[in-house]
Amino acid sequence: MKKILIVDDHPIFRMGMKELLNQEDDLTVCSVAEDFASARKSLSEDQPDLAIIDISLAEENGLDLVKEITLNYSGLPVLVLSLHDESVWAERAIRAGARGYVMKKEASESVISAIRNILSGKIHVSPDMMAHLLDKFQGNPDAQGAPTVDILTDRELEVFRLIGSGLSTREIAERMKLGIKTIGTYRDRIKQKLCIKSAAELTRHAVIWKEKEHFPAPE
Amino acid sequence: MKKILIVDDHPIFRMGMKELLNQEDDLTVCSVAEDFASARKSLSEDQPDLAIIDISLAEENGLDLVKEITLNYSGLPVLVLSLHDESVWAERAIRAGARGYVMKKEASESVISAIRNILSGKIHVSPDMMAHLLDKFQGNPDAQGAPTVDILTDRELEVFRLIGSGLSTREIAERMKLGIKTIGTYRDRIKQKLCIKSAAELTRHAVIWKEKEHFPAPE
DNA sequence: ATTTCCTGTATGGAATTTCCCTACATGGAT
DNA sequence: ATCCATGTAGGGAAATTCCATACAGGAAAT
Repeated sequence: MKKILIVDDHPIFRMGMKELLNQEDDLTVCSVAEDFASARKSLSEDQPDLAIIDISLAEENGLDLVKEITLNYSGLPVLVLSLHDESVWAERAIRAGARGYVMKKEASESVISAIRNILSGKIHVSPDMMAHLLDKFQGNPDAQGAPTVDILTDRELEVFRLIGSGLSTREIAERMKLGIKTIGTYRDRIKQKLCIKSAAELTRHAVIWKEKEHFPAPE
Repeated sequence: MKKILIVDDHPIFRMGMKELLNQEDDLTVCSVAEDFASARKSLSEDQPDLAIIDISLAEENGLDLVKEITLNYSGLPVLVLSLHDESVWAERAIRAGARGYVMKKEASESVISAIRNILSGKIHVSPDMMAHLLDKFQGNPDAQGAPTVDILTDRELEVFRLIGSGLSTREIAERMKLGIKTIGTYRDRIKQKLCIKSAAELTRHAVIWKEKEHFPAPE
């Protein structure tokens, strides 16, 4: 009988999750927490076999909890849940030490199978994300520590930054006194390096990155 | 015994909600749906006394369902649930005909009391929102003249949101089942309303806005 | 009642951009 | 000597942007 800790700040979701897990014969929810404080308490008191953590907690950053757990309770596997799109967070979650990532909107079965995978020692992410991570691994073997951008050359980064501040290709070309075609090439290369497929997404990544630079987030 | 229909695309949340409502003596969940199609089916077959709708459905826009219901099943009250901040969506929900709005992260009791309020004929929103709505109603239509997003129509906002998540015009068209040209028109209008000049900037604004919505301040 | 405005939907067509490929010079690294 | 990363740029087809226009249905105002 595996004991499970749930950390999530949505009461109704917690209820659903508890219900779901208790329906399984070999799983039991030993405790639920809605913040760090009570999560820590359960960790030491109930000694769960697995922690399920929502990384978008109200006041706290769930990733920090993941890091804390993998640091202080190494051996305790963590499954992270999130409302948000895998493409943005899964990678960070895994890097923070989580053993799996599933989006909240996935089917109940996915959650269960993620749990079983993790309990049996595997890492669980969606096939797409798996492919993406492997890709990244292979494309830039040392990129493992580089969230993104470190693999860009100076000029590429410059272009990336300007994209992030909302400039069009033409404006960037003017600003940098280069041909539009050249900026096009940089955009192509950035997309390739960052595994981005469309211009829209490129802009999105650039904007997010730039915002983060300005508001140094708890990383 | 009041019969309730739940429309939500998060399986686990559905489970939690069902559990929550079934714990009440006088409420019963007569059906759950994850999309328009099955919602429509339940509406005609099960004749619920209240519909609880998540407005951020996967492929469809929950507001449309609200509108549809208030049009075709007037008399059937709708409570809308949403992940997102009341200040942006509650007003739209009410205008679409919903009788109440609650955020998913609220306590279970809030949901229950919203339901009871609505079943007894009242409209249920948070006190803050109530004040705001009354204010607006009473004559400051554009009083707080927000520089952003409040001046967008529902559809425009929907497009804006999707732009913010990095989708291209084509992808948005597919998602919303509209022509590419139509999305083009919305983009034009959004740009005009928000005084944005280029596509690149439009994307930037949308991304920033969306990040703010989805990861509220303390991040 | 009627006009006017707003919203949702859509089209046309010219101007740009994107996207994918190729090319080439340089300066390090092997 | 050779290979590869970097900075720069062109071609060309496909897609998007940008601007103008259109029309129906509803709401609001007259």
